[in-house]
Amino acid sequence: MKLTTWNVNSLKVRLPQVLQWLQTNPVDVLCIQETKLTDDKFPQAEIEAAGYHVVFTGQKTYNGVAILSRHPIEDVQKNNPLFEDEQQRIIAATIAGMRIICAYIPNGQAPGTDKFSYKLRWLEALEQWLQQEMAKHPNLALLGDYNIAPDDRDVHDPAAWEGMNLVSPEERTAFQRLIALGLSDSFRQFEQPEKTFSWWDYRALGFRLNKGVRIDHVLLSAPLAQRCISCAVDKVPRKWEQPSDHAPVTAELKPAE
DNA sequence: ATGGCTCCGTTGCGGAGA
Repeated sequence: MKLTTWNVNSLKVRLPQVLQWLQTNPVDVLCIQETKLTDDKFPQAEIEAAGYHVVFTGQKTYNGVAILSRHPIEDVQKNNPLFEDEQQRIIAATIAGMRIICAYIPNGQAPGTDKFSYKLRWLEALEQWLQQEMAKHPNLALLGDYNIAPDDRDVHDPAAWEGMNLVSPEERTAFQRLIALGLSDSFRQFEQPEKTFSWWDYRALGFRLNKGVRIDHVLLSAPLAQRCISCAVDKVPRKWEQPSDHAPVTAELKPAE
């Protein structure tokens, strides 16, 4: 059972790459962020033709999330019922006995801005809702673009980034509060290459110089974490023509006993 | 180097991303 998260930065532009990637990586579940498409423009038929069920919620220009699945999708929830939000940033569903939550956590712009306080309020409401969801669903996975690099190891130049958006103490504390609910950062369950990141700036040769940050994560509840046998970033599609600035991150679970 | 690149939209060049 493979679960993937990928911020595609416009599904309109990236659909061919998503379909190409799925051909060689036929994962069970793919959580997509930043579709930037209203629901009437979503390429449902193309995705279903590739052998995937799909659910989505979007808006014009910004945000938008989707879950693609080889298995039937049930009990779909759009956005956090505890948080009034016009922005479409969450879609959740039950798939193969697991509660899958696909989240595009706000960027936050910079500490001290309105967008940053929205990010922190959004994360606080996510934590409250997750607590309820975890009580209902022991097998839960939270996949997405968190816009948080949890640790200095997750930043190419921690000194240059100190206190900035994505790494600030407030954001890292919010991330640790999610972990404290009983979630595991599946990437850190395993030995990993030094300087593994999931996002690189389009500018200034960010990818070529590996000036990146690890902000896309697969968090697993304890029963799923126990079944997890790997978690890895796939840098291959970041090398393609006209790539997303994010790479897909995949966690693999062995079958339940 | 408070920038660079990419995407979007009342198709221009400004906002947003991270």
